[in-house]
Amino acid sequence: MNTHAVIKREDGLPEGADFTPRQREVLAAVLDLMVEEGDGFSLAKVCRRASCSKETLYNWFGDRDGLLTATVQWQASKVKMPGLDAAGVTAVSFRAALTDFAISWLEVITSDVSAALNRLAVSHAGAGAVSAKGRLGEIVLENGPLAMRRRLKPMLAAGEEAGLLAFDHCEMAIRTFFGLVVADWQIRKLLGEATRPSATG
Amino acid sequence: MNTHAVIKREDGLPEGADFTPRQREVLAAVLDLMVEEGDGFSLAKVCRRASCSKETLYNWFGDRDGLLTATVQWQASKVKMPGLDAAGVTAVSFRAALTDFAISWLEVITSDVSAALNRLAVSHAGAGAVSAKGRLGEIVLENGPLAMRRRLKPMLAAGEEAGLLAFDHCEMAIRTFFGLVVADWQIRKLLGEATRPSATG
DNA sequence: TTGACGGCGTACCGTACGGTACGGTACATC
DNA sequence: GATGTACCGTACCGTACGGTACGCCGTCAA
Repeated sequence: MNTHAVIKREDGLPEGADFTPRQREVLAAVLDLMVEEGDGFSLAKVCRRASCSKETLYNWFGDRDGLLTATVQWQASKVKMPGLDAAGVTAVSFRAALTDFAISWLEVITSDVSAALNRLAVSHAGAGAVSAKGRLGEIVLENGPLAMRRRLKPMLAAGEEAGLLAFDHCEMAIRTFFGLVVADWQIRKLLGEATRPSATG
Repeated sequence: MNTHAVIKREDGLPEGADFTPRQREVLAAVLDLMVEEGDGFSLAKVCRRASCSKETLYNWFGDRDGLLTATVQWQASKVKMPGLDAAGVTAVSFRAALTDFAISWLEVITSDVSAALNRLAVSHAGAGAVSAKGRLGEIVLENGPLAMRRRLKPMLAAGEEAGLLAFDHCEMAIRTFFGLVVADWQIRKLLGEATRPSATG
């Protein structure tokens, strides 16, 4: 049995996906509640929605934070970014790959679940400097901007190698790409604005 | 007397700056606590730090949310963005004005107080769809991205009029500017990353 | 059949915190 | 000097929620 499955993992952050189906049901309930009412939902509600007992929750995830962490890890492990590894790089295919990537990313980033997760992580990142809560921010950071970097870097490199792109520092190019794509959509979404991007440029 | 000074204001959002010095002391304490431990600080702590009584707090601000709202409004009213109204627009002065603006903005956005405020607003924006908490998100939104738009718009217009800039839609230009300047700095700061921008490009 | 076990439901406990009440003090106004 | 006002400090109350304990039931293996 994987009691405290998440808590034990002290090494690399992600891939916390080894949950039983029943556990995943519970995590799904948590995710729903998180979307509906942000942080501040009670364990009682989780139990009612998932038809499980508090004791089970406690056995599986340790405590509230453990449950939150597990949920975030689980959701993070689900988000498989479009793995467009630019193989045959022509000018047109490269452009297409980049725009596809941008659109997918923007859709994910402005979704309700993403917003809920980011809200959670953000609020916990500000609670007590060295607190253990920071984990959540770390995880989301790892599976958000940093994951994007990992996906994007080889694409940009391929583009440069094919003479379609020129930049001094890859990091700067990535940041520019991020800025042009995401702009202020994400922060506005997080702050509660309803509008979402439509006609991209 | 301005009891419930903030609560009564049902009209336009900002300019909630009519606080007595003593009240400002209290709000400053709240702000400090907000930076130190995010949301979740107790009224008791506020009282201890500001040497005031809970009853006074209640008389002045109505309830906890009122106190939070007042704090956010007060801080927002303090942030006077660099009002660089581009008067004599040469290519070099225009560029300088833009970069100055960008740097100031970036500094504000990645400061600890800004982060704390944004964290607060973000987490409250996700609590209950139509809840009254959304006010905080609204206020920060109004004094963050939207304030930037209002400042930036005339600058860009002046640049266009002087033939230094070309764009189809001003909104798009603003968004692009925001993206290039802020990139992912803000979200990473909110998620708890320590690094701050240095050599801007 | 019986026993162990995993898990559900419910009841319970301790605590933390928002909100209230009240006595005491300084100061202003008459 | 008496009266009112504004505020501090502290004690208090009610509630909500995290965490715990326990009884009950289904499943499965011996």
